[in-house]
Amino acid sequence: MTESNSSKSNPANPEKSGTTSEEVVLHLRGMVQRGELRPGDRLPPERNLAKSLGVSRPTLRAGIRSLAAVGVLQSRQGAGTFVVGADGPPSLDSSPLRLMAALHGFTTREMFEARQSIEMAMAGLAAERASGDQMASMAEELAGMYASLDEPEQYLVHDMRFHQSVAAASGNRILTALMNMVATILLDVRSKTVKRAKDLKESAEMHRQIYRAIRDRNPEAARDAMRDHLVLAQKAQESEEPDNDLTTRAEQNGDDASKSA
Amino acid sequence: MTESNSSKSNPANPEKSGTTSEEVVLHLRGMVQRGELRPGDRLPPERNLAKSLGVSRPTLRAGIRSLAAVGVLQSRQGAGTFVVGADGPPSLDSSPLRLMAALHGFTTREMFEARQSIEMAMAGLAAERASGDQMASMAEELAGMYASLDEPEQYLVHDMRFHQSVAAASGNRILTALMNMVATILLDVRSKTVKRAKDLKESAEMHRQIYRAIRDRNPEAARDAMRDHLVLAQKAQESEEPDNDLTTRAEQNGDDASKSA
DNA sequence: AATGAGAATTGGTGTTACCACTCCACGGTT
DNA sequence: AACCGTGGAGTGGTAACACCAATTCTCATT
Repeated sequence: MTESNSSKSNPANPEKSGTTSEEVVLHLRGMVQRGELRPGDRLPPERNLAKSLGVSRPTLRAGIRSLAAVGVLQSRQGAGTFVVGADGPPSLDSSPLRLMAALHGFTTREMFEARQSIEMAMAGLAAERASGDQMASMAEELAGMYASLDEPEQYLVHDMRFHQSVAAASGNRILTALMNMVATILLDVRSKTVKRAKDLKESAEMHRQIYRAIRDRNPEAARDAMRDHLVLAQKAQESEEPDNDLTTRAEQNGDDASKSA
Repeated sequence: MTESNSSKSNPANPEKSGTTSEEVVLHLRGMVQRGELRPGDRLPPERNLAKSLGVSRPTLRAGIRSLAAVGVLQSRQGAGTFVVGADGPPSLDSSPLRLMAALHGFTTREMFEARQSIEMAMAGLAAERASGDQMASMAEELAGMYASLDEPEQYLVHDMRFHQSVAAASGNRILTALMNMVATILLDVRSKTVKRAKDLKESAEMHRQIYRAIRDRNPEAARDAMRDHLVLAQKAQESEEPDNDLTTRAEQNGDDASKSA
């Protein structure tokens, strides 16, 4: 059933659900889910793969692009197409959520609330499960925050990494991925907010409370501390930028890949 | 190429950042976020749009496909390409999460836990905010559940819609979308689980407790009831299918569009 | 043996052509 | 006059070919 000649009807698959390129997507997804393609692997060249699947190269490329758009594949000109996902913490592309926010007019209030809900849950889980290394990672970032109270940008980095550490300690990579999705969008807004030193001190203190609660294996306290922290962060945010719509927010996101702690 | 001449109508962007098709994606995203394209709108025909953007049709199609893959656009042969998102409840495509689950070997335990965390938060919010209509919607589905105790498939529909109603009552569409993402994946597994009538009765009772807690404006009780419900659901699931990996789970998902209640 | 130039490989884009499907209007029938 | 069938025009879907750009590898030169 390669090409077999008559390019007209597709002999092999008459009842194919959708368009040919969709079929390609399903095929590739199947290869990934079946384990034939492992993270980091390189796909066969487009020309070969197209022939082996019995489709044209543009069609194959359409399928590849669909999977690339959702972050499963990544193509590099001259090098090849690779399966991603091996290296860093699992992370879903935030573009879909961002677009949906624009389409439906989501407010930053909802964003904060979503983030708050997820991070509270993760803080509680982290308090139950965090390993020694994970505790150390959190403490390290906490120290970094205190060490950069006069350097807002640097502080923000440690802030984010602290939350990443908590997420990792929660032991739930799905919640972690979802949190990253939401947090990435909020970051665009927050990065413009130049905090005052006093706020940073206050923020660091709240993070410290979160850490202590987790260290003490107290889920409820961890949840409360995380809630207080995010509520305060939201208030600080809102005071600087009263209107919030997310609809007309221009963004220039480079999908980052911050190393995990 | 358009670089060394044709100053025709290339209003787009000379500052090449990435590949041309990426630029197309950015342009279209910008149009959506800027509000020039509203949900339900039809994009200009590919041939026209390609010309107006100064790119070839395959390149334009690549960009469109990227946005279609993340659920922002939808193309219908013979009809056109449309901006989605108008009709039903906001929902993110679950394919990315599904693929990531396969790549990273996520367990159903994590899935259940993620769902539990999100739904508990939403139950709490719903208890605080649910409107009369939303209460009625929940009650309606609850009645439907009791009415179909001997019809597992029908019961499952009402079950899902009940959770949808709770999500809607939470007033947070982002959490709703995230929950749908996770729930869709779990559904594949759950749909195969044929429950016994006794389980259904028990399940309906738990849903009723959730409803009562929300109706009584008791967030803590709502959260607890939701937690108990999902914990039980998870146990029931695990008892039927002890091994869980999600990695080699074959699925045949048609991205559905269930009408909201 | 190390290094740089060139060839081979591979993805990215443009062009053209044709097919399949959908929508809408026109014309005929009832 | 209302209804239904049929056609055409428009639109996305696929294919084939050619060429460009970036990467990678090979091999000859130093």
